[in-house]
Formats: sequence, structure tokens, C-alpha cells
Amino acid sequence: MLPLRFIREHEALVRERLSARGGDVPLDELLELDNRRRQLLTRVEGLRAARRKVSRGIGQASGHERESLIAQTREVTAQLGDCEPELGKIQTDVERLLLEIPMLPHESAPVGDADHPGQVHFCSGAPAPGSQVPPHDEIASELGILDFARASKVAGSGFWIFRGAGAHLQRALVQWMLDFQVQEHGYRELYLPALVTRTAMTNAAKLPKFAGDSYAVDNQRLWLSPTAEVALSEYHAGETLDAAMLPAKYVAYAAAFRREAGAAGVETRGLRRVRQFDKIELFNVTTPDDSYRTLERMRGEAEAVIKRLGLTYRVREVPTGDLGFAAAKQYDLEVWSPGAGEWLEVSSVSNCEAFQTRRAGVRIRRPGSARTEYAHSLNGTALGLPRTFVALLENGRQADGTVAIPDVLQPYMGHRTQIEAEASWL
RNA sequence: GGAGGAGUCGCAUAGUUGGUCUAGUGCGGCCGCCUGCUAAGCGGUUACCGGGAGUAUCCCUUUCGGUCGUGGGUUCGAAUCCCACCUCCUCCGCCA
Repeated sequence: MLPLRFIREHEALVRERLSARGGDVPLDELLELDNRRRQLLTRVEGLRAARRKVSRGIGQASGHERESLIAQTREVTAQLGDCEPELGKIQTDVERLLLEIPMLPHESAPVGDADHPGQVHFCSGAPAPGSQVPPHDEIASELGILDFARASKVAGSGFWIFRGAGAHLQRALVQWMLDFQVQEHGYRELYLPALVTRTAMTNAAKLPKFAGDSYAVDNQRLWLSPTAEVALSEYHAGETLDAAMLPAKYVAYAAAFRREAGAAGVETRGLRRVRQFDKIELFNVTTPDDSYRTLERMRGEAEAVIKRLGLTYRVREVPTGDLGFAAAKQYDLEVWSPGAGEWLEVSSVSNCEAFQTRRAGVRIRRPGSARTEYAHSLNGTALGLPRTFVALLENGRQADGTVAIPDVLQPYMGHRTQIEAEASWL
């Protein structure tokens, strides 16, 4: 969240930056409440100070003097009773509104609405036109490695079951992607809980705004993690980190759960939009002056995965109207799906600056300095598994119907070079 | 799931007949003094959030309020009493 004082003191800037995002933000209501809050607070604090001053003498006093002092504080307490409840309500409301205000877009983020394609930053090569590749779900069912019908019996719509080489290929992807980030880019691997607290969800800025997009459990006390980013951003909550040890680089393999309410149709066919999917998440904690350099580095670390898999891809510099709630700047990485004839987002890399760390209380202290400041946090996918799987099937499909396995994955697949049709399954 | 115990300013602790707690002490950290060097010693300092004021753009100074796991309650007044919840520890039960 944004600091209230910053909003108050830089109202024009905040208005301008938020308008680049579009959408309604309750800024007027917030500022009005804050004004009232400060008036009341000054009054309440004055009364409390007066009460404390008198109250301190009661211990030593006795007799009439004591009675008189108690009567005085009783009077002050009565006055407090008139304004403290209102102050409490206002503070609750201010807090609630503050949570609804998104991160300010960075000045370098291209201005535009959600339908704006953004700026295509880099393209590894134009997709081959007029391709005859069937969509991934057809390829997969020919091979017998993917089963939607049975998955819907088990869990309803939005799920799938991998069989045989399909399951193996996903496992290989997970293993390789983790090893790659650890070995090539110096990441530390974490394994995280799939259930996260309401507090973690709120601090990561997934609540209250996006409550409807996630699954709640145990009377909303816990939530099924919609992304490993939630657990990762809470990992250092309440800690003051040594700035000399930064950046902290974490990689985690985790399932992500999303309700995807109302999503159905051609665009969601097959594996493209599902309610449970695996991904490899990158997360960095940095000093404020290093976060934009880190953003570029992380984009490169995610791109490297796509390159090694030999996929056609592009990088979108996400326009202000399409930024994530907590993101000041964001890159989306998209791979080409020849079967569907469209770009599929397989990664999103964001700099959230201090938006999450302020909520979670992640601070840093620089060597030799007594004071602390908020760290910056960045998250990125590298990569989302199902859509990567789609692209691998469609790009790797060979004339005989088999699918070539990328070189980097072969060691993880028992040195097989291709996937053939699975035989003898029930 | 059941029964006990515990949560205090980085760490360790003191603090329960409610008011001299403006939370003490030790360790660690930081600054300084002393000192061929180091160690020891001596002195000082040591959290976070928020309001006000200050020739101060979130730094700083000062003042006030809040924070003793979290949230309520009792009271003129709560670290201290009561209730709920959270976390950890011990034991029992159950379980991959």
C-alpha cells in the first residue's frame, strides 16, 4: 500500500499516476476521512495527555486530594468516550480504503489501457505464417498423454490429468527450471505452503480487492495460494535485513490456485486457462536503488528459460492500464502458440517497489546506518508450466505425430528425444 | 482433537496485593574516551507506528499519543485483572 502521508502530501502526483491506470479509486473519500481523522486525533491525544498527567499523581495522593484527582480524570475519560469511538471507526475506514489503492505506475511504464498491446520490446523471430499445426489438446490426445474428461469427473471444469510421458515432461520441466535458476543465476530454492493466511494475502496485495479470484478455506482463515508470490513476499515479513546481503534471490516450485470464475470458451480451451497450475516463481528482495536494475535482470532470467527451450517469444512492456495491482512496472513474456495462432503469456515480471514490503514490514538497514527503510520486492514467473507445455507440444510436433523433446530436458527424460503415442492405457 | 505451560524494546531476562514502568538489568550493536596495537576498562546511545510544531520536499530537531503476541473488556488508571483468538513448547490421542 501507499503511505497515507505520501498521498496527502503529493496529492497531485498520486492523482496523475493513478489516472494512468484508469478505474475508480476512492481518493477523495480517503483524503476527507484523513482530514477528519487528524482533527479528532489531535483532540483525543490532548485529552489522553491531560489524563495521564493527572493520573500519575493519584498514586501518591490521599484523602480529598485523591478524590478530587479521580473526579478530574473521570471527567476527561467521559470526554474521551465521546470521540474515541468515532476515531476508531474512521481509522478502520481509512485502512480499508488504503488497501483499495493500487501501486503508482513507474514513469517508464507506457501509458495505455488494458486493450493497448503495450510496447513489444523484443521478439525472438516472427511466428511462421499459415502453420498447419493442430492445437495442443489434439496433439496431446493423439499421444494419449492428457485427459480432460476424467479430470472433470474428479475436480470439475478447469482441471486436467497428465498421463505417462505428459506427467513426465512436466516433471522434467519443473526439475530443469529449478536447477537452471539455482545453477546459472544463483537462486536459493524454497518449498512453500500451499495454504496462506489472510494476512499474507493482504500483505501481498491479493486481498481485499481480489478475494473473488481465490479459494478460501477454513472460514477464510486460510487461502489456497493463487501464486507463490504470496508466500515469498511474506517470507521476510517483520524482519530488518542487512542491505549488504541483498539482493535475496529465491526460486520456488509451487501450485497456484485460481477460481477463474466465468472463464470458459475458445480462449480457455485446453491448458491455456485452468484452476490449478504449477509454476516456477522467482522472487527478489533488493535495496530501493537497485530494484529497476533487478527488474531487467529478472526479465533476462525468465527469457533465458524460453530461449533454452527454443520457443518463439516476445516481451511486452505492460501498459499502465494493464499493470498488476501491486506493480509499478511489469513485463509480460509471451510464447507463440502455432496451434491457436496467438501469443500465450508464460511469465510476468514485476517490480512492486515498496508496495508489498511496506504492508509486510520488510525493512533493510545499510551498513553503518542506524535507520531503516523499506526493501523493494520483485516477482517473476519462469515459467508457468501449462502454457509452456502447450508451446512445447505445438512447436515440437513432427510430421509423424511425435513431439520432439528440447535438448535441455532430455537428461531429465531418461535421454529420450521424443514423445511417442502412449499405448495400452485403459 | 484433549490437558498443561509460555509469549516483554536485536538476544536473554526482571517486572502479578493495578498507579514512582517516563518498562529495569545483562549481552550484542553503534558513538566517544583511554590506549604502542589488540583485549580489558570508562562514558553515552540503542524499537516501531502516528499527530502537532519547527525557515524540515517523506532526512533532521522537538513535543505528544499509541505499542509489553493480537483483539476486546473491567477501571479514574492495565505489562500487571477478565474473555476470545494466534503462535511456540511439553504430554495424550489420531494419522501419511
